Amino acid sequence: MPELPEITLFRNYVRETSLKKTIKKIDFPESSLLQAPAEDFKNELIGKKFQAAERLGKYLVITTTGSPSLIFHFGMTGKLEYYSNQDPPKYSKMILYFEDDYRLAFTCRRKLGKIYLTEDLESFKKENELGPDALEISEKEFLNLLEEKTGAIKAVLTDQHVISGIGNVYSDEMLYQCKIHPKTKTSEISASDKKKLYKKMKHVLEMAIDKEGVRKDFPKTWMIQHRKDGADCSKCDGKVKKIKVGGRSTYFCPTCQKEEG
DNA sequence: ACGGATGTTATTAA
DNA sequence: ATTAATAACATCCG
Repeated sequence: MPELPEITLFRNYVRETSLKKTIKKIDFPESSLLQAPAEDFKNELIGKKFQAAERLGKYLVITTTGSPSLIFHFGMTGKLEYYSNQDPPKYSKMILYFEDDYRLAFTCRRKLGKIYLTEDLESFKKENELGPDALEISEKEFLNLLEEKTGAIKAVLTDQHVISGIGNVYSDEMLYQCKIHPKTKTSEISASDKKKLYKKMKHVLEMAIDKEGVRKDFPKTWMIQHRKDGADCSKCDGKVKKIKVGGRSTYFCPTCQKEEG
């Protein structure tokens, strides 16, 4: 479940379970996700401890007591599972064994995730051309970034090179709450609507984190509760419509979200 | 049984 | 040089 809020929850999960324990062994049941040789991961991580966990857009960065950091990208189906004395969870790609017999498994059913080892976070950001993090960015910076863009606002919001952290589901949510049509050209959005979008971006992401990603606990008025073609709009008599924007399934209310901003 | 799924990226095309 | 649409990756679920 991997957009910014979900990655934040994985970050918290690692903080609660896996810091400050010596790593004694690592298994790779499947190595196609590895962005460095398996031996490098072993050489660099075994005998060390995780020191901190941080989120960077949709990436989870786990720093160690030594130099390199372990970085996970979750793709569509990545998860972390902390467990002990059981069979590894299904689809495990990397299993870290700690000294106390607890283990942390990275699972990824569709294998769209990636596992990195990096010495230098700044160069990692550059190599991946990551835009500023959606929760870190200032309003001014946000407005400046949108200023340069011309394409559909949804495609801009979900472009990790512009802003990092926002994905398909939450971008729909922000646009719905702002009554902006997802195909609206970014350059045609009024200054006041851009400011509103900034506020809703933060609001949606923070609320999702606050509710620990449990969608049924999100407000009933949110689009996320109505992501189905033909579902009732929570704000008017209209029906939710499904279209494609930037190749992704997009849900919106044609009555609330008119083409012009 | 076929279409779709929370993501990214390489390739084409405009 | 940009930008936008499409395919591909791999696999399960409804």
